[in-house]
Amino acid sequence: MSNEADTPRNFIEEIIEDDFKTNRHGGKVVTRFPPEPNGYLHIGHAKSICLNFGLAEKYRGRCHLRFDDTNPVKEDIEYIESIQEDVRWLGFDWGEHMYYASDYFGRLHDYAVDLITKGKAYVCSLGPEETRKYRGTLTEPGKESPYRNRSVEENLDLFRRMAEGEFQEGEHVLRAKIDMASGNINMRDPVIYRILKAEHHRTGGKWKIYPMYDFTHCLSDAEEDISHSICTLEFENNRPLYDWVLEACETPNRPQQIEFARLNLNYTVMSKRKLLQLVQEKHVSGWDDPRMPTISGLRRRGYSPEAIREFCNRIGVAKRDSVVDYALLEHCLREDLNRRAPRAMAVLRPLKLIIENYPEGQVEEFEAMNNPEDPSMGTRRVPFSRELYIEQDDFREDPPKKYFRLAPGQEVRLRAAYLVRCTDVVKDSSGSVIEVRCTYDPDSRGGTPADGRKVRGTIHWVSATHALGAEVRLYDRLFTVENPDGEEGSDYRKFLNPASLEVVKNCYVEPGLGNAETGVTFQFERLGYFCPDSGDFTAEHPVFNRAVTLRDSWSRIEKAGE
RNA sequence: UGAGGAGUAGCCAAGUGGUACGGCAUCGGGUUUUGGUCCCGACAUCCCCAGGUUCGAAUCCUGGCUCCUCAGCCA
Repeated sequence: MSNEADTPRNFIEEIIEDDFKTNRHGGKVVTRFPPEPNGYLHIGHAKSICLNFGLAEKYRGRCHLRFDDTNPVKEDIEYIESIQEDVRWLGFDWGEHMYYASDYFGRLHDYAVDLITKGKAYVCSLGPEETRKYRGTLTEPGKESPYRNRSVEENLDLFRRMAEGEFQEGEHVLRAKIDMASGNINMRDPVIYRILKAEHHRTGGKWKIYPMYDFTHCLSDAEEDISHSICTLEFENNRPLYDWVLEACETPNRPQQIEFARLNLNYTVMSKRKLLQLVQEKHVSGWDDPRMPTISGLRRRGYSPEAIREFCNRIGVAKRDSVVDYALLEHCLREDLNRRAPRAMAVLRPLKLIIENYPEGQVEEFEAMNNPEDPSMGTRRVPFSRELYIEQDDFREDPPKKYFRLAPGQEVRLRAAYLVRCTDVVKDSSGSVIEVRCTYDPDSRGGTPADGRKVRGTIHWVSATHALGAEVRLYDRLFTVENPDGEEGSDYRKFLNPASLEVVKNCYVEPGLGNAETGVTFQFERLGYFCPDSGDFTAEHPVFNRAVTLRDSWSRIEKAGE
């Protein structure tokens, strides 16, 4: 348990604590997580969720969940549901504080009318093309719209008729009257309302005009009495507009926008557009495909909320653009699961092993630890018999140096069972080994030889007659390069990893795994962490997904030896 | 060529004028009935560069350089 006083504060916490000193927001912290319901949440959102809810928790404030639903043509109820599920699954609770920007459409409309009345907004009748031309460029100032100086009465009348649906989309917009010569393009009379004759998933056909983000977000924050409105770096340029709107509308409180660097992870893509494209073009099975960096994908993959939260804590919060190594995410998963995952034995690529001196038909049960890291998790009984399956990788007819597993004449421990020595092999017509013959040491019950001799290798196994057949899906990174959308002019889909999914059908798992529950991730000893697939697992046809492998130093040694 | 940001190890990230925390990755070694875990050790004479101030600079000043964001009636 680390002491809060000695852990370094990130820059946002410093701002908050400074605000406490000056009583800037009445000593309160109210944050919000404001997704647009136009896609599934991903690990980048998890960073924001952990930040916002975490701050509220740390400073005893509250955090709202708010759907930023101002663009009905892109949004959908499906996303609203998945977002709530994902936030909850991550372990956060917004209590009573769930809101929709669309709840404020009425208030927003009033504010717009107020701005018009004050001469701070006007109806502009330039088309989209014209508007763009008048806006100027990054280096040249814009030109004022010919409609900029319409009278308050005319603006009021036009805006009312826009709202009543009298005009077509694109005919008019409402613009804030700021400064067409500003170096910040956002300040060049930004559009704050546009005509959209779309059915809204919450307000139905009531509105023919919808407010834009820059007008909506700050005012929604003010409505909810948000103190610190935390968003990502690309909104830095929007902050002057955020402040301008609040000032112009004379809201009673002034939330402050703070920007931080969004999460980037190597070997994946994070933009909603690209994730949607992967789904629509069937490069993956859906938003919750275990290879997706979505929360639902990670969940189906076998990730725990704890691991994701720990990851978010470790990556830090700063303003520097950064790309976090995928290995850190995997590390956080292994760390959590090592502590908590029940162990089990599973053989992915079976090789039959027959114990010649073990009585035919005899069955013993061995006590195996459910988790050596946590004895309180108890033990389970695993059946053992004369015919077993072991991993093909755990036998070499011609073993390299320092190979501690099975080979002709070599002895290994069968985990939690007996010591066996290989006496012979059986090959098929093509010369591959299809069966390994062994003898066992009856005085090594449980794996400890009576004479105390040392045996370096321990391998996992299942009893051939008792094991359950299973399908196992081995997942690897979705892309073959660190930065799939890095190269200019080249399509990220070119770097899709063709080996990101390997389905292994003829696996055997210990019998107890037949009634595994979804949501629990197991450690298959010596292999990795696996969870029952939430979509396809049944007791009759068990399907497991590999979340992550165990660290494997042997593969390194072997590689180095080549 | 405008405006706004950012540069500390392979990747994150502390550091706020007193001599570079921590994590991941990597590389050694030990323990081990998982080649897992765990434990021990190594890993920036240097903080984008160049000047300057100072007894002392990653921190202050000046001048450069590089990278990111913005020209949706998206968010």
